[in-house]
Amino acid sequence: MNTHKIETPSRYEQLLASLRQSDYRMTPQRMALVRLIASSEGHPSAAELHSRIKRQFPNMSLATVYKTLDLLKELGQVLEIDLHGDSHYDGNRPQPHPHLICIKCNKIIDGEADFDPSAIRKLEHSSGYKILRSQVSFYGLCPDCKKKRT
Amino acid sequence: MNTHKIETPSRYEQLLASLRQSDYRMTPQRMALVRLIASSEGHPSAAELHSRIKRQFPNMSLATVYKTLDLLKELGQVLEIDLHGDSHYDGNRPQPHPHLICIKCNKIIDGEADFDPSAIRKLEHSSGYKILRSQVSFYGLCPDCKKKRT
DNA sequence: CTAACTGCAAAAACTTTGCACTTTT
DNA sequence: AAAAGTGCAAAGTTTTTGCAGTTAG
Repeated sequence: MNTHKIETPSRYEQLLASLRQSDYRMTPQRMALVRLIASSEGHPSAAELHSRIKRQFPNMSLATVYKTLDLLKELGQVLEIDLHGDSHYDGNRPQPHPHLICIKCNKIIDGEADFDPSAIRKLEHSSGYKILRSQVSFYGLCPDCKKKRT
Repeated sequence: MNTHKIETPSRYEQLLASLRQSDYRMTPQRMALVRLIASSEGHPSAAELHSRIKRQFPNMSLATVYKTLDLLKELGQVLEIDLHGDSHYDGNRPQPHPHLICIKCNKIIDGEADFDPSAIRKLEHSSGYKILRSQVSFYGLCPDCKKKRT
């Protein structure tokens, strides 16, 4: 499904470059968090990122995680999946794309197709809005929960 | 602001019918809330609905609003627009459709086009999920804030 | 009559904020 | 040295939950 050999480091570099370009400072905590985000497979929450990063920085606070996440959201590098105030983050595919969320077990997966950019431009046109970010979420039952529940 | 003569009985009736069909009870509070939802133009929050409904039922609690809203969401009659745990509701167009949300002034408007149902079926197929609800949100600047802010 | 619903109040959970201290640039 | 970032703790919000009393069917 993925090309493994040459790709992974590039995402980390992309994120760093994006931060640098906006003159944000590169602290060790920030770099570690960016590395973690770039290498995370699923859709971790701030708390999950925080607990993983504490292996390296035992004193790093949740607030700092949120602050860096905010920057990356602002820069369009991280998508936020907002579940009733329990947010999860996708730092690997900044292009708008759908997420599928299980309402039973909360599993989140990426939808296959990217969202059509021309549809977004069309929406901008008809509404007059300048669209900066998107969240496309579908809620339902994942294959496992579908089986178990009927 | 409202059409008074012929009203909008149809949406109200639809919502009532949906509740009845699932054997939920028709309390005066519930009926009033349903009427309010059916006649609301924008995308009110639970708190907004609550404060409006208190004109008729001064003792009605927010909890009750949430409970009825939950039923209607479950029945697929009301779409929830989740903004960092500050939810707004759309009870007039239960078909999946996009919302445009201003990150400056929080204005929410409906996107023109409904979401393509075949795209949803395709997603169900490729993911194995059973999709029950959706939230398609685009964040950005509304025309007014775009002007003011550049 | 009984199961469902209501209102109240407390609990929960995530995120944000203020501030003093530290670090990057 | 100045501006930005960090960590801690407290505050802020919305939503949920438990329960006793009330009501629809």
